[in-house]
Amino acid sequence: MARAGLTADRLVRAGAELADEIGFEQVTASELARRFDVKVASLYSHVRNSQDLKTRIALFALEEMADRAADALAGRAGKDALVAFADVYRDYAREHPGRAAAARMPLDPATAAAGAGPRHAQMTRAVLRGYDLAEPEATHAVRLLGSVFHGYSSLERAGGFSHSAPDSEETWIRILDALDALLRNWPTAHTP
Amino acid sequence: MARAGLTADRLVRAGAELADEIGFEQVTASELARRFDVKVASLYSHVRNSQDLKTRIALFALEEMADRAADALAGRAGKDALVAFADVYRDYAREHPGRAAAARMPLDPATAAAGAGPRHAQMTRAVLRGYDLAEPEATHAVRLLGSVFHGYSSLERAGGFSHSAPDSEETWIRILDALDALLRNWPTAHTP
DNA sequence: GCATTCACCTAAAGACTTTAGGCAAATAGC
DNA sequence: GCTATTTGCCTAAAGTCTTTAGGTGAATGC
Repeated sequence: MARAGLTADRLVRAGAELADEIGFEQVTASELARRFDVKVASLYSHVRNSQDLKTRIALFALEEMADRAADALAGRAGKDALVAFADVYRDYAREHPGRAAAARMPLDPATAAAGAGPRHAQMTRAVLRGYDLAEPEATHAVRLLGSVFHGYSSLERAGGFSHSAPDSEETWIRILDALDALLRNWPTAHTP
Repeated sequence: MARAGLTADRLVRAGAELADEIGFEQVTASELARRFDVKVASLYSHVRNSQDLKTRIALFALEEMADRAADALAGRAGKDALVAFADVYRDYAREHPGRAAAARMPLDPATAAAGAGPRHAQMTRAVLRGYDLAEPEATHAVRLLGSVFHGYSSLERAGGFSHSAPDSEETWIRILDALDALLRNWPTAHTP
């Protein structure tokens, strides 16, 4: 019998594509084996188990997004950087819904820290360099941006904004305008 | 044999509790049947299938959150309303992680529209009454708030902010300060 | 050319889902 | 209060997915 040439990496990439096609939830070792025309048990030499496979797909997606974000950030600053950075997340989620869902999967802290998580945080901080925020406000802002990007993609995907005016594209532009304004004018202290 | 007294409603409530205990993903017809000391097949007279069960749990959670939000909003306006409203979502997610995860589950548009979805949007609009936003800016703001609440709970749950200073509580307070400031000072037009 | 390693296989057991059909408890009609 | 119907839960069975154990042939190393 000819060998199929399975590797963890090939499984993960195929799993990511499968996720985009049929949804991350539906990615299953069985389906993946079918794609490779291989018996399911064969996957278990390359991947610990089904959970492990999904985790790897999530890490792969996070890495891919971080690469794109790094690219987008190069040579930009201020609002230009903010918009380019934000668009990476939104575009990725629209282009690769399954991978984006994977990236939103809860990872245990150790795994997340070993993956591209810190890189994302670092790049968000880089975006904020264009604004004038000292710690701890910068961290708050990093978390706000993360929440917005994450939440917006998630709601957009769930169809929250579709079929109603104004269209999602316009909202996205205006939200970035608003975030830019907010970052330029970050409230100094807590107002009770 | 004594009857267990199953109803769709009791199944959904038990499913919601189960979700909080073991995670929404892990909620399964089999496990639920075990809790009721009943055979799995018996559930299928009350619930179409496993997907239907999960959808109902999601709708239940959304309803519960909407009820709490309505309560929190009564008699409040301005930032007071914003904070109370936002806290409902965050507190609910911390108190009921499984249900909150259920509420984040993608629903098909028709199902979402028939559930508490519109109520949430309506209440968010009510919060914005305390600020001075005309359409379509109000809609953009509704979507921004939804994204932030949704995204923050999700990241907080995933452990994104834990184990690092400043603590999540402080960030939450400052994010609400920032959103309040932003809504009071919403940028009028797109700045290219 | 032989031994080892590695890639994929078969086999099997356990869990979850879903459908079909049956019996007994609850309810309704008289 | 008895019968008839409905309803609630059951058994049975087939299908899918996961995971482990152990086997066989293909690739690699000496």
